[in-house]
Formats: sequence, C-alpha cells, structure tokens
Amino acid sequence: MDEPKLDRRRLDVLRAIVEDYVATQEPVGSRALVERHNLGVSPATIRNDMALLEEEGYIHQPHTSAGRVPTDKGYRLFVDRLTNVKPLTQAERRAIHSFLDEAVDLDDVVSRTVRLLAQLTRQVAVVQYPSLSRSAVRHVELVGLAATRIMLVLITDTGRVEQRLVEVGPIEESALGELRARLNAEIVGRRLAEVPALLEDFARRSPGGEVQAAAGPPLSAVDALCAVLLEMIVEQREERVVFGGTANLARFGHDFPDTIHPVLEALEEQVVLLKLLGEATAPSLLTVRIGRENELDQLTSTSVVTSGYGRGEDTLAQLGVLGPTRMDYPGTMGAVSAVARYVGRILEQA
Amino acid sequence: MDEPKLDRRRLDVLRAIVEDYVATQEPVGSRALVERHNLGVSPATIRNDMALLEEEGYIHQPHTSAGRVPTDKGYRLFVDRLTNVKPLTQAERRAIHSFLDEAVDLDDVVSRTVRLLAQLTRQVAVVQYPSLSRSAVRHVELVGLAATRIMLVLITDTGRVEQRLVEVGPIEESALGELRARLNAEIVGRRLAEVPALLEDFARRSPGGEVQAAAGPPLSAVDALCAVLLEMIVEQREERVVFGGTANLARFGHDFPDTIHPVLEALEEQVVLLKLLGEATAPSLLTVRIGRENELDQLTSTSVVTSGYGRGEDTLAQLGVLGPTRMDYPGTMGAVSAVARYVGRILEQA
DNA sequence: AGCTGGCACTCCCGGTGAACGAGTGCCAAC
DNA sequence: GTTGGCACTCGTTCACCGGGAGTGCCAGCT
Repeated sequence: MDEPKLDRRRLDVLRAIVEDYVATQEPVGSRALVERHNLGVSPATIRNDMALLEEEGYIHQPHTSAGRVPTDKGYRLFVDRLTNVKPLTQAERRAIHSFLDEAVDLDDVVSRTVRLLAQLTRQVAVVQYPSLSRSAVRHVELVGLAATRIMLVLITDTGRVEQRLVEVGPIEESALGELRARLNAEIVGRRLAEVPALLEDFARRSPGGEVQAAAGPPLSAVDALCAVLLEMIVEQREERVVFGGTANLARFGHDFPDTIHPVLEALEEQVVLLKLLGEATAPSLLTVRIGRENELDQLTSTSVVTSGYGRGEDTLAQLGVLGPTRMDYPGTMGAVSAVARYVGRILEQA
Repeated sequence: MDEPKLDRRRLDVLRAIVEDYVATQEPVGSRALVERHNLGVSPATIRNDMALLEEEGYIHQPHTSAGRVPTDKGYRLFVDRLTNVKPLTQAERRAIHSFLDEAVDLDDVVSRTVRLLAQLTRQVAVVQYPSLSRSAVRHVELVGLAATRIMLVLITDTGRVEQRLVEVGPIEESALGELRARLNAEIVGRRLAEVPALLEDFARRSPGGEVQAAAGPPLSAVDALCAVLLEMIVEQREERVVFGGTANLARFGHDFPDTIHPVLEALEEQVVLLKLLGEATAPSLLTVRIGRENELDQLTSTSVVTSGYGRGEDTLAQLGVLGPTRMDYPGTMGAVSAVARYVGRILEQA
C-alpha cells in the first residue's frame, strides 16, 4: 500500500508543492521551492525528486518548461498523510459562536450557517436541513381555520415546522380537540420514520370501538388528516439543501478551466447538491472529495469538504463547502469541522 | 418633453439598433442595419441619423471605427416608447400554470417561482416573500411543549407560518386554552401592522378585571407571550428575499465589464436585494431599472425588471429578474408580468 | 431639404516573428 | 546520493503590419 519509493524528503517536496501552489496559484519550480522552504538540498536534487513524483502521478507539468502542479492524486496524498486539520483562531471561534447564537429559529440557523461557512472559508457553502425522517415528533397541532378547513402543523424536535391545509367535512371544535390529543398521545416523541406504522389503522381505532362516538370526529376527516400527515413525512424525506457564497467562485475566474458556469448550474440542482453532500457520516467526521473523485463532470475541477452534524451520536444531516481543487485544505477542513460541531450543539439546545 | 428632433424614422433606427444589439451582442453598423430591417433608405442616411442619436445620447460608439451600442438612455427610450410587453406563448403560459399549481405550501410557491422565472427569462430571478406586515392574522396557536415551555405559532392569511419558543412560568393547560381563545378573538383577521396597537394593554385587560381569575394564566406569562409575538412581527418586517438562476449570469461572461463577481456579491446581501426590488408597486405594475438607474455601483451594468404581486389590489411583495442591460426587455417584461399575476392568483386561493 | 454614392480616414483585430526567461532533463564530477 | 553546469524547450510579451469594418464628410441628385 505504501509507496516505498517516496521517502521522507520526497513527501516534504510534495507538501511544499501543494502549499506553494495553493498560495500562489502558479506552477512551482525547483528553485522557488528551495528558496521558500529550507529543504537543505539544491534545486537539482529537487528536480530529481520531482521527476519521480511526476512518474508516480502526484504532480504534473502543464507544459515542458513550466513548474509543477499537484494532481488530484497529489492532493489526495496531501490530505491523507501530509497535513492536519488546522485549528481555528480564537477570533474565528468567537465569530462562529456569536453569529450562530443569534439565530431565532431553524431557518435562521441554516441560513446563518451558510453565510458563516462561506465567509470563513471564502468558498461556496452547502448546508442540508436536518433530516426530517431522522428527527422525532415534538407536537402535532390541528387548527380549525374555517368550518371545513384545517391547518395541520407538524413540529419536530429539531425545530422544523411544516404545515399543510386540509379540506375535510364539517367538524366540531371539540372533536378536533379530542383528535388532537389522541394523535399527540400516539406519536409525540417517536421518530418520524416510525410514524407511518403507528398510524396504520389509527382511524379505525377510534375510541368507542366500532360505534362512532357522538362527539368524535367523522372517520373520513380522520382519514384525510392522517393521509396528509403521512404525505408530509414522505414528501419531506427529499431533503432540502441550501447554498451560498457563490461570489467566492468568481473571485478568481482562472481557477476554472473555462468558466464557472457549469459549476453554478450544478449547484442549482437540488439533486446534485444532495449527491454532493453524500451519504450521511458520523457527526464531525470529515469527508473530502477531490476533483475527479466527484462523479459529476461539471465538478471535476472542484473539491468538496463535508461533515455530518447532529446531536450526540445522531447524524441529522450534512454540511460543507465546495471550491477549486487548489483550496486550502487544512484551513477549510478546520472551519467545516468546527461549524458542524457548533451547529450540532445549537440543535441540542433547541 | 418630446424630442422633436427624433422623427419617426430615427426612432425606428434606435429600435433596430437595440434589437440587433440585444440579439447579436455586437456593435451594430449602418450597413447591417439596412440589410436586416427594411428601412427603405441607404446606409449613408442611417449614418446621419445615428450621428444625431449619438449627439442626443441614445447610442454610443465604443471606438472610432465601430458600430453603435445603445446607452442606458437609449434603452430607456426603447422601453418607454418603442416597444410593448411581449405576451407569452401558449406553451410558456401552460408551463407557469402547471409548475406553480403543484406547490404545496408558501415556501414551495416561492422557490418554484424563483426557478420558473429564472428558466423563463434565462436570467437571475429575485422573489420576495409576501410581506408579513401587509398580511393579516389567520390564527395564533399556543402549544405547551413542557411545563414551562410554550411554542407560539403565528399563521397569516398568505400562508406564512412563523414560530418561536417562549419560556414562561408554570402554566395550566386550561389557562393556556383560555388565553389562546382570547388572543385569537382579539387579533384574528387584523392586519399585522395593527396588532401592536391591539395588544397595547392586553395583559391588563384580563377577564375578571383587576382581580386575577383563579384559572387565568399568570400576568407574567401573558406579558412574555405578547412580547415575543410583537417581536416576531417587528423582526419579520425585515423581509426575506430569495434568488436563483445565477448560472445565467455566467452564460456569457462578456456581458459584464470585468467579471460577474461584484454582481454575485451584491445578490448575496439581503439588504441589496430589497433595495433592488424597490418600493412596493401596485400588483402587475412593471418597473424597469436600467444600468446606472440602479443606485449600486456593482449593478450599473445590469437591469432589473420587477413587478408587485398580491391579492386583488393588495400588493404583498415584489418579484422580478436581473440581467445584463442588453437584455430582451419585451420578453422579460412579459414573463415577469405573467408570473406576478399568477402568483397573486395562487395566493388568493391559499 | 433630404437622400445618396463615393472616398479618405481611423482604429480594432489577427497573425507573424524575435527576444526573453523560466524551468527542465541530463551528465559529469564530487 | 547530491551537486553545478549546460543545452534545450516552450510559453509569454511585444512590436509590427495588413485587412477590414465602420465612420464622417462632401458633392451631387431628386
């Protein structure tokens, strides 16, 4: 597995190349390398090492008389073995806390997180709403708006609130109250994923058995409400993802082969965003996908750093950032990780 | 007011220049003009007209031996007097209906509208949420989540739902019910703007006068709830705006002087977006702001087409699109106007 | 008075070629 | 294994130049 040909110094050279290239955005040559890092050897020696690194596919020469640029494989090795997550500065840490502490509801937490990540990493931020199906029911509310019109509100313990209008036959206020109580007794505290099973034959299990109680709501209404409730849960399983900080893509247009157009296009597709964030991982477990490791053609010149976030061991969703492959990996990873952790903590309090 | 120097033909020339320039994105010369439009005169004649139009500031020559390009003032005249809103095709009309009819709640309406506008106009779409302060209270719900924890949910007749957690002293379920009923009796159906006045001394007007009724909620709790309710209304007055379709900005990067960076940056500022949409105008009254007519420096090479939308005569908010000044004004105006009208109709049903 | 063809002029654009310089690979020597 | 030297490659920059598009102006025509 290990490349025995890559001894200590060659790895140092690779690291130096990545660092310099990320900093300057220009192919780095042997002379510049020995000047900026004290490698203790001459440029000629470095050239030999470079030739080897190129042979192994870690770096690449845009044209004959140019310096070297890391390949995706080179970045991969750098991320895996040559660097560590960079801890945030005290100031950054404070910024995260003060910025997120002001959030008033879930929408606000998410939108603040997007802005925060974008600003911290100077890249495009992507944040997924806490998964509905993995959270639990905190309360269901039935509000009679008109004689035949009910608003059904579902509140989860992650602070998410979903509502739908339901048209039913005429229903008494008292019957509505009873139904509300019964419904809540049944499903409050349960995972959303469990709810469909619990409501299986909820309507027929109405109190009073076979005989419809006088004050009870009509069966048809109960059925209609349950149906809509289930629909909300199922439909919302298609997770919502928001992004921001696209201006950062345009800062240096030359980071991208032709234009940023395909990248922007990709970002505007919910499906793509979801794929981008990937499978849920344990909270604060960082995932890095570099260049062609991303499946989408439009994103082969970008890298994505993501992390799960959640309460304790529970992963509720993913968040992360997207940028050019030549990104500051240690710094980005530090920021993503710190933000993910803090968002998780915020959700615990809610 | 009228420019007497601009006779019929000169206006035709200006219109032709705008149309050709928008279509080709290249300065248009006198020869090309007579070829593509049957103006019935020779290029030399057109050149004289062009010289005059330039003198009056409607067109401009990038350099000595180039064709002409419309100025902001030229576009302005074009929009005001030389063209009409282009009606949509049957297919586009159908697309609007089928796309928006599927929306399940307000969030969905807004996000679908953004995508729809972006796709229809091939530009950046900007949509403001229906203004809270201009809508009316449909219902206020108090949900006891724990002994001392209440969720306050505000539902407006535009379908907007806002919620907040409130910590209060211990409170009986029955007291909560009574308070809920009293609160709703007081403010349901009223404009949000009126609510602060109505709640002025709501707590002290508790039933039973001076003497606190046994079952009534503690004064402190009522006060706390009212305070949060007011806060929601005030805070939410800062309207929410969402945008999409930024990929359209990058389609032809050359539409913008340097890069699209400043434009993207501007779009990510809520404050800027709000300014962009401008003051509320009557529903389906189109506003066009061209180039430097926009106050922001970053947006001087863009144009914005907006329209109010709402129920009947009531304007609830604004929506519109942003693109390069060289945009297809008639088509864009048609699309914005049609979408605004249909979104208004959807909200009426909700 | 307005329109037209002709013509000289301006200036962008694309291609060519030379000088330059950064960076390399290789080799002989240490 | 490392080093200095050296020839070589190739992209970049700049000056130069011809072609061409488009103009402004003018004299003549209707």
